[in-house]
Amino acid sequence: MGRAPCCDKANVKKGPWSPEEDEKLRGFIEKHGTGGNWISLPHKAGLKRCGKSCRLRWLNYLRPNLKHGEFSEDEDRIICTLFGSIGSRWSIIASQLPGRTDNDIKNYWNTKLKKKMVGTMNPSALKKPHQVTLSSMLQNSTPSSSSSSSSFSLKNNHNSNYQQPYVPFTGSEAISYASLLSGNSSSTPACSSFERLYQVNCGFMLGGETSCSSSSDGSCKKNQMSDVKEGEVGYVGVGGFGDQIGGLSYLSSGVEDTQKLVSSNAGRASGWTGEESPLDYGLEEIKQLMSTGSCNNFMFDDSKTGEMVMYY
DNA sequence: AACGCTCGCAACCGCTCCAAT
DNA sequence: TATTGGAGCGGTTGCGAGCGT
Repeated sequence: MGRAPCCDKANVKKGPWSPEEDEKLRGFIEKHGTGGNWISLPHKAGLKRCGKSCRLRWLNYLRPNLKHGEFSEDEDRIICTLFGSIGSRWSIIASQLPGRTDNDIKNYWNTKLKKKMVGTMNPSALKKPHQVTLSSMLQNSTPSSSSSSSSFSLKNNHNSNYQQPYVPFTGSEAISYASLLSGNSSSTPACSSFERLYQVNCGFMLGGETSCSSSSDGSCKKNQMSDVKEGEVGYVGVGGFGDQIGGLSYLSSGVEDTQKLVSSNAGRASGWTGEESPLDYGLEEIKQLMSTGSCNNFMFDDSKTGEMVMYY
């Protein structure tokens, strides 16, 4: 049995809001506030609307201090960076952009920014840079001495000065890190900042459609990067920029709160030493991720059928 | 002018989360 | 502890405007 509807669907108006309705809603909220109860608000305000609809209209359109119109370059950058680090958490992203709503940002991303980023890609960045088969990856993996469980480390094969193979990041850490890269990296003079961000988050872009639907059946249909949940720590792998493509992202259990970290913006990137930074990750977990195909940041080579191929 | 196509935005839907009971 | 229901979120859809043919 499903849950009861939040309102009487038959007796609520749907579709675009009229100026009169807007005025009623604005007037009521300015006078009385929302009262913390959106469900009863439309009735009190004399509106034939669903409470959820009222809430949405208020938050996305009527609320004071909302910004409308073009997004600035800075806003673009923030959106891209946050999207890369925490995925499609539009409300969190919106919280970092005063005056912007999650819906605005979501629409902007889906309609413009995503294309803009694709457009700024250096074609060479789309080439398959460095392929590693799953088996070779596992061969190259080494047992982690710091972990008692069956974890292993992924080694960075790049002979790059930018030796940051697979660095455990939480959301804000990736932000700081990506900002660092996009702002300061001198290793990729031919790359735009968008492109570098792209590379940091390679999986979500190069892998194809980013707006795959979420699923409640436990399967991860979204890109893995987007699936770093609160209370989890995502791992952002960054390949050498000389080789154009960033790396992998993983999930692991953890204790840090993404949202908290997003607001704190206190990255750990600076604390990374530049030495090999192994990714300690349960072998079984990785295998499982791979076998279920739930980690879309492992990109597949169309030309190979049996063996999973990973780019980094 | 009429038609079809694309794009952008507003709004809806269905789900999860979480507090109250 | 289980249940209920509101708040909030993210994905999707519908529609109008703009543009090209």
